[in-house]
Amino acid sequence: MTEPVLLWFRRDLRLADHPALAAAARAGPLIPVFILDEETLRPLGGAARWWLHHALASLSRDLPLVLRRGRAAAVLQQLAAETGASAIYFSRGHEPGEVRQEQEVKAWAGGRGVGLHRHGGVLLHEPETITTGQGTPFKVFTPFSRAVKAAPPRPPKPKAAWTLADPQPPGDTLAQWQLLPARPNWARGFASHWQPGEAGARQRLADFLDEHVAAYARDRDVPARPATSRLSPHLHWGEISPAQIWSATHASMAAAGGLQDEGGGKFLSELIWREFCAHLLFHFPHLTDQPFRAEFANFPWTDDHAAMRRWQRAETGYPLVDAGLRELWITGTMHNRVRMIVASFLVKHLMQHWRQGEAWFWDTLVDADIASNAANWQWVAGSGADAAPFFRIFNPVLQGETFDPDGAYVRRWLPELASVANKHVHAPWTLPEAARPKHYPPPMVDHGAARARALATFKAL
DNA sequence: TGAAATGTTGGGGCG
DNA sequence: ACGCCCCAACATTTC
Repeated sequence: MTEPVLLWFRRDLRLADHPALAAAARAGPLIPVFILDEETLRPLGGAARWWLHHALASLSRDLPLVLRRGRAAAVLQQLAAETGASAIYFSRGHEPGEVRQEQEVKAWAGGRGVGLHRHGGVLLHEPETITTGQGTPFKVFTPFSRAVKAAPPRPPKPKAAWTLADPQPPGDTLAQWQLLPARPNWARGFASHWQPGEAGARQRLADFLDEHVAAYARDRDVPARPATSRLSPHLHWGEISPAQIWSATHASMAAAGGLQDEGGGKFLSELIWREFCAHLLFHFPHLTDQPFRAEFANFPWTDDHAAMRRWQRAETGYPLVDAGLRELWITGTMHNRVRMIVASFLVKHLMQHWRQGEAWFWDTLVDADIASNAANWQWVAGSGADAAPFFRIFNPVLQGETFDPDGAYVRRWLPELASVANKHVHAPWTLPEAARPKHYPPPMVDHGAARARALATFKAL
């Protein structure tokens, strides 16, 4: 009888195109385990916990999971002792905490005859394989993107067949982990927007490629339209692999005979942005807490709790900003263009440290991702790699008029603006006082003044 | 994957 | 017919 092997699930909660699962299944009967490790890893935000609950529930309908909680290295050591497992199979992670987990696992497994088998699949390419001519990591997106497009992608593989070990070791129940919010159940609205799990991810990709990719280049910046893929939370938890998306998108473009080339290319470019963020964080682990550009180390951020609170509660008085923050609270996501605008507003109009915004997004986004979150907040703040220059300050009114010209997006999330005419819907304070919506606040800062203050602060740096 | 200020150009009104 | 001015439209520069 072959010894069982541990299959350690991490952010790879799928069965198809799973190299570690395929290798483990060839090696012996499986003991699939998921470890809730909030000691080595950053504790999850609320929205991510909701997602994880449903993703684990979905995966365990097809493959029973042993659920354990604690420090990954200690849990795996304990499980190996309990079960006599001879090897551990897992997908490589690239966040600082995931790297630490792997170092700790390696440290005890090394001399004890337990084989460690680390596989790819989380990214399109491992961070060591995409480098500049000098062999250094890329810090600029465009040449990084060129290098990714030139590298042969790993072809996705179908689901492997496996055998389960019998018996399986005991584990927690999902309910014991209490990942779902209660009192109040602020995630009440999430279920109508999302279907966590591998099947939901596959469905989302198929819908996007069938219905939306052709118009993606044109419509992706219009937040009222359902033009984006909404795959990010599925990608974050590995319910679908970037290789699957890459391959399916190319296949779809080929089948469409050129009609989807522009949209497909833009979409793949967004997938490469995700890859870029992950590579950046891997090579520069301090991206999460230090400005990538050192000159920002002494930037005089203000620490205004009241302003932060108004921003979080969607009471800034700028409709596009408030609509985005309200969409975030209600659905656990926010349209990408609106993310840039609310982030710019927090960092530049309110002068709050980008890490405060990052923390809010971490807690409220179902797609919260350490690499994308840190890299993109730094991008907006101007302190990041290949970042937007600091003086690029979004005007929420102009952005609204350009990308939400009929106000459909702001009215969807701010019903108090329902009866405001298009001409004023992005700037209700321009209405005569008597005609202004009763339950919507005036702007908390004047755009011109806030812009001037941010520019003066930056200049003094 | 900006916005605002400043510069340039060219058509049209007008004396 | 001509010069002058205004100003929209577009381009460039600056923040």
